[in-house]
Amino acid sequence: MLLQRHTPSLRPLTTAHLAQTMTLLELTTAELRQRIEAELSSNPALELIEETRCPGCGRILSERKLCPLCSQPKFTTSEEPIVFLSSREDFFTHDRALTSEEDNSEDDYTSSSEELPAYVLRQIAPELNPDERVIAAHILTSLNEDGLLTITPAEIARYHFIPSYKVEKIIRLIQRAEPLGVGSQTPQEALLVQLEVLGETRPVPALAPLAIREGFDLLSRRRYIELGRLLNISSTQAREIACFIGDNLNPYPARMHWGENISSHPTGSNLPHVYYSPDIIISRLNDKQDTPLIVEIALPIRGTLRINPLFREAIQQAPEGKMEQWKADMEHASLLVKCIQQRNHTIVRMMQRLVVFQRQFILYGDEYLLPITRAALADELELHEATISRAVSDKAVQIPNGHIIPLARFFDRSLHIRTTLKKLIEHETLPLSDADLATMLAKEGYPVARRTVAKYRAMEGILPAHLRLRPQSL
DNA sequence: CTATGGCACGGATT
DNA sequence: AATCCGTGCCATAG
Repeated sequence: MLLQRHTPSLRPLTTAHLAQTMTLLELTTAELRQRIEAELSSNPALELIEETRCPGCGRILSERKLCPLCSQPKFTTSEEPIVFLSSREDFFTHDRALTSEEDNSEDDYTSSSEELPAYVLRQIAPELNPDERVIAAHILTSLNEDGLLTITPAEIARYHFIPSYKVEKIIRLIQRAEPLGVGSQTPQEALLVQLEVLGETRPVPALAPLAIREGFDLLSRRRYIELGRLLNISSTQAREIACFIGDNLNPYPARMHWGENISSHPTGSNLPHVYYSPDIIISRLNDKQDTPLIVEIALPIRGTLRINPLFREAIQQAPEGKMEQWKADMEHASLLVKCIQQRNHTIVRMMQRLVVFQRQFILYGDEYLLPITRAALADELELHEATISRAVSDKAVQIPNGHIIPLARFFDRSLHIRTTLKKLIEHETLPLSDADLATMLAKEGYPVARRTVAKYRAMEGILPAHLRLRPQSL
């Protein structure tokens, strides 16, 4: 509340200003960082002044303030989240790992808006010649959100007029990059690749590949008896194989990327465990029930950006021909600085409200997510809905349990219903039909159509009732 | 006959 | 204006 009032009013001055604020808003912090670095090296009017660390905790802050955490925490109520801009290590580790490695010789295809394709490409780029990189980029941008390939190698081959074995060769390379199995066409294929790589460092069940290849649908239906028959082993052994697969492999390579399981990184992997760097980190101040939440919003760069005062003075005596240019640079720089401030301001305000509203969700999980639309939030904050949309898009948030989730999940309209549905099915004694589940959900206060239950089930990867035996296993 | 998945329509959301 | 989502209707599998 107070924060907002005291912030100097950042009124949009020109349409250019407005337009740029908009575009900056939808950038990820990492993307914005690149953008600023580029500007910094090309524009002499822009200057980066040394970082200001909080004397208390060492966090790097936007302004010469004491970090809100260290300035005498007098917070007693959970109503007030502590929101501030900071740039601690977590915000940087990720892309340092990437940028330090290879050059970034303006390959236009690496600047895709998604991080996953770029991430993978960086890993394999050294092994490819320029032509192959184009193919690889094509493949990587054709992945769905699970990290599976949505088109066939033949299509790519045809598009580039090359034999398809070349495409397949590149795909094989991609599959062996992190996340393992990415770029496969089917879940099976992904599993097989993972199995293969895993097998190089430690023993794996000999029959596992066969189980995946031949008995994949039995596997996913948990039909262990039939699976056992197929493989000529007992159902117990079949179950063991299934467990191994479930514990160590992931049919949707990209999903691991979004947090969920921090525990299951393959042993011996020297790759960073944080795949997507968060734009925002939410943590709790203490372990008490009513602990205030701490929201740290990533600054795109360390230190503070400003117009170089020397440049400002020098402009008076600019050489004849340069005057125009210098003035333009000044304009440009100050615009950028203002826009970044505005971007931060918007995100701060948004998170401030959002964290209060979704507190239960942040602390206790999916089940407590309250449905809210971007439009409603925009209304409360007196911002345009498009603004919120942009601010939300592509951002990642780290929540107190360590998972990194897309900010968009805060606006998921049905997550809470889906999780209660999952619970219902987990606790069921005998398989319930979709219709049954629909009535049960209605009793819980979620009136949804039978057809919708089916869809939620599918989203959660739960099988239909008649394929669901329910003895044990986790 | 019942339980599900597919297709497609309309309204909400972005 | 484009997209997403819940739902109803219908075909199909069990």
